[in-house]
Amino acid sequence: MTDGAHPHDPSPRDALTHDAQAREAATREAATREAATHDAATYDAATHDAATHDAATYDVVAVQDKWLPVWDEMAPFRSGEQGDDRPKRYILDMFPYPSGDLHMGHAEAYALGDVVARYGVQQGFDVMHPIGWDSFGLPAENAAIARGVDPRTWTYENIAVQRESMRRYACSFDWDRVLHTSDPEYYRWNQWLFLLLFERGLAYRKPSLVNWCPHDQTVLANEQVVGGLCERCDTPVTKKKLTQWYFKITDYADRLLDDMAQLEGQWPQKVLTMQRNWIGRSVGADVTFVIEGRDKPVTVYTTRPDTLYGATFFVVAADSDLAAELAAGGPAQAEFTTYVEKVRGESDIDRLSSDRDKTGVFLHRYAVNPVNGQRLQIWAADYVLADYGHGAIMAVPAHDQRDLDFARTFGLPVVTVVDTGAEDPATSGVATTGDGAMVNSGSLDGLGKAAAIERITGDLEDRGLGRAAVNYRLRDWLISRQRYWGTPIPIIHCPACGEVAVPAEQLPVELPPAEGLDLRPKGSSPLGAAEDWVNVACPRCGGAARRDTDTMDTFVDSSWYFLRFVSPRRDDVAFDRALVDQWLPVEQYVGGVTHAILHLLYARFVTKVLHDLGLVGFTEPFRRLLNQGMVIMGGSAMSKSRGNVVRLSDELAIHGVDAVRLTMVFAGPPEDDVDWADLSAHGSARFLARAWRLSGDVDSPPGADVTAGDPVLRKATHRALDEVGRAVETFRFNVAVARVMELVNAARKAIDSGCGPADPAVREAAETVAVMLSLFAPFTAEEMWSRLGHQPCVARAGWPAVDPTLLVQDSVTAVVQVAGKVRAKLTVSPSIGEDELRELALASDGVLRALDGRAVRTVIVRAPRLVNVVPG
RNA sequence: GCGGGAGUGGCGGAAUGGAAGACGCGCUGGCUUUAGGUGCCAGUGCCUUCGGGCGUGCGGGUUCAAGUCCCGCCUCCCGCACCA
Repeated sequence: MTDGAHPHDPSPRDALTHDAQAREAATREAATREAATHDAATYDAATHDAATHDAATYDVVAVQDKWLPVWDEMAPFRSGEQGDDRPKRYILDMFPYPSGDLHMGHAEAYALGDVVARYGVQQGFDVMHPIGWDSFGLPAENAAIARGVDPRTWTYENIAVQRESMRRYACSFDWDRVLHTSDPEYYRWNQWLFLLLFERGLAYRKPSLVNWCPHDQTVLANEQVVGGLCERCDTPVTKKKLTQWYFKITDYADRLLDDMAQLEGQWPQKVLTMQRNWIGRSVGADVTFVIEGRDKPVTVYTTRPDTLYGATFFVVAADSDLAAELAAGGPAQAEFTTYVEKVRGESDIDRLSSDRDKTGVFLHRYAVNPVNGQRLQIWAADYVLADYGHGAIMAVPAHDQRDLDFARTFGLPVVTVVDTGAEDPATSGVATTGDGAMVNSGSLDGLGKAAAIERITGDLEDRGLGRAAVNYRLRDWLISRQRYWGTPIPIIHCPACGEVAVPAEQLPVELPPAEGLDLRPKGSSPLGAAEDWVNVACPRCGGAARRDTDTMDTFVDSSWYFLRFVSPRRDDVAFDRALVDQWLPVEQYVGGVTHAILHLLYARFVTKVLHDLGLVGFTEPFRRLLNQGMVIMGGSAMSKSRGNVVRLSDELAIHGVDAVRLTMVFAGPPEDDVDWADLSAHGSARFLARAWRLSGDVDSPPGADVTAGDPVLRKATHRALDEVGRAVETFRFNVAVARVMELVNAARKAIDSGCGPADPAVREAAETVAVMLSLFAPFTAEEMWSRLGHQPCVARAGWPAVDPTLLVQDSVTAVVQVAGKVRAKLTVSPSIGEDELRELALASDGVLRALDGRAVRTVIVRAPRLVNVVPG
């Protein structure tokens, strides 16, 4: 396994050697023939074998095989070494799940991350670009169940395969920092983190409704519910009430929201918006209603306290405790029970269907409107959610569509209290939510919305009946899973002492061997059956107690892994504070938009908790975020059922690593989806061979003085350096590649029909191409560098300094327009004066012809680029 | 429904308010050479009476000048979706 041979991934070399001998003669013959002319080089990865590579033949496979061991030896991307005084920069790619070999999506993501990391190195930074594996979790466990093997075996075998693939893909990772979240050395600190939160009341247990698959008899994570169906068996998912562990992320809702100001412009707008919506802060008021026949009043939350006079009924969430209590013993008891059962059994699919009919049960109880004493019928309905606000609402049908739909279904009264000028909701069926003058609202009459809200909120507060309030859509983070392959929750349940933390010196609580355990999902954790493991003495009283048998959501593992990378081998602390201070926050985070909410929100939350405990000195973990798009094929996501899966290993075998990487980077803006069908890895390969050929054509010694070199080519070289640098810094990688291509074309032209191969400017251009290509096509770059007479690694060669004097043009083209249309082009000095340019323009043939005798009204001059002549 | 983003050649895509289509793919022709591929050169938005005209989803507007800015639509993609 360690050498990368894997049943899923036949090595490209193997595929090639079969017919190698048969091709050898033909290849050698062709090579001899081609060597006769300087430009007849070939590039054909699929039909080459290493034995016959020739000076004029770019043998991709041979080049890959040549440099990998050299790089292994040199470890050019090792970071944070003693005495390294380069400034530090932390570039992070989201770490993978070890599910099978790397696929096209990984190929894109890691190619992009590599551009950023390698550019940092060339710019002289000590770049930390670590990698690890998010190796706990359901994919491994399910695969292990399906194959009847230990999840450990499956996981670590896959890691070995992926690791070797990353090596061959020439990812610029610091291999000394590798971590796996399923190692006890890692998850020990997961448990430490859990206890940190537990001791501060930020980790707690509560009963709540969770996703439940009736077929598999298991709790499902939100991510496992796809379109309302269980992702594995396609059974409609329902809800079940279970006691689960939560992290109190809601305590941080405001800060998660407010701190986004730091990320504005640095993170994709889309992600910030998604997080904002997910947190969903809304501002309104709590209002207290007396319930007839109940001692304690009930509070509701509303964003429209101004419409209080329009409340005509009252609704409680059908599945809430309050509803059950209000129904108990009443005339609607039986009807209510039936209704709740129906609601509970309802699948998400039903709940998701839009414009479904409103349902509910009148409980024959009444609430009293605090402002006018009106008796309001209390209904139980499923359109009110138990876990938002207070699980009960005042219904204002005139000004809320949902309430109006409900009122019309059950014939409840509609009272308009805001005159918006629109048709009466009672007759139109359309609730009016806009602004307008208050009516039927006592002292509020005549006020506008904002004023009315302020007035009524103040009044309610004065009378002790309510107050301004804020609510969030964000719910606490459910972190427990009834599964085997995860971090055991370090809690011991003692009949006498309750929930007791496992003492720090007893960490890690290691996962018991899977052998003998039934891992199949059954609604409770498989760990419950590991009797020797479960039964322990209570750390507090010494009495018989049981371990918590749940494991943690893997999002806990990934919520802090970026901290572990600074000191992955430390066994006394989760992370070295001094090193964290040196390296973090992460300068650039690269990963898929799939994690726009969950992972990124959790990581932000945990960072803030650690900050509050004085363990880190910052509040946001990731300064900049780049979300790459997906790799699709023929217009849709790759899937086996569609039969459009492109195998990365196949593409690498056909085109070579560099060509695949370059294709990914050149395809378009990194955040856009790339359709592999629209792209040409073959074209990329052709370009790389063209670039490589330059290095063989150069006919001047290394270190030749370039100052006397061809100024035209030198200018092209320095312009490329300048523009590629800026394009990379702004993530316009596709443009950066285009600029490198332009330089290659310019150098080709200089060699063939310009200054010739002996001019040192050609060497300068070729060397610059090699350095720039080291970001995108490391093998080709290294090979060029070597052929140009340099020692490896080109990746550490350093970005050449741009000579600003070479960015200045000798002459520029001035565009001359008449009435905005281009009529002439003048070649002028870049320092031409406005008056001189105006003269030249007015005297040009194109202008005279276009004016055709007409008078000139105005002349706009923007020297040296543009003149616009406006006729009278 | 709410929120976000995007509409540019045959295709992927370029373009600080100042030459629309960089770079590449594909295609056409030529040269070299050949079994084929590779390589090199030229061309390639549409129309044209060869002067030029028209072109960045549609309709307006601002400006000497709009793919770019403003207003109103249309279409597509993504996210959230009974959150009171």
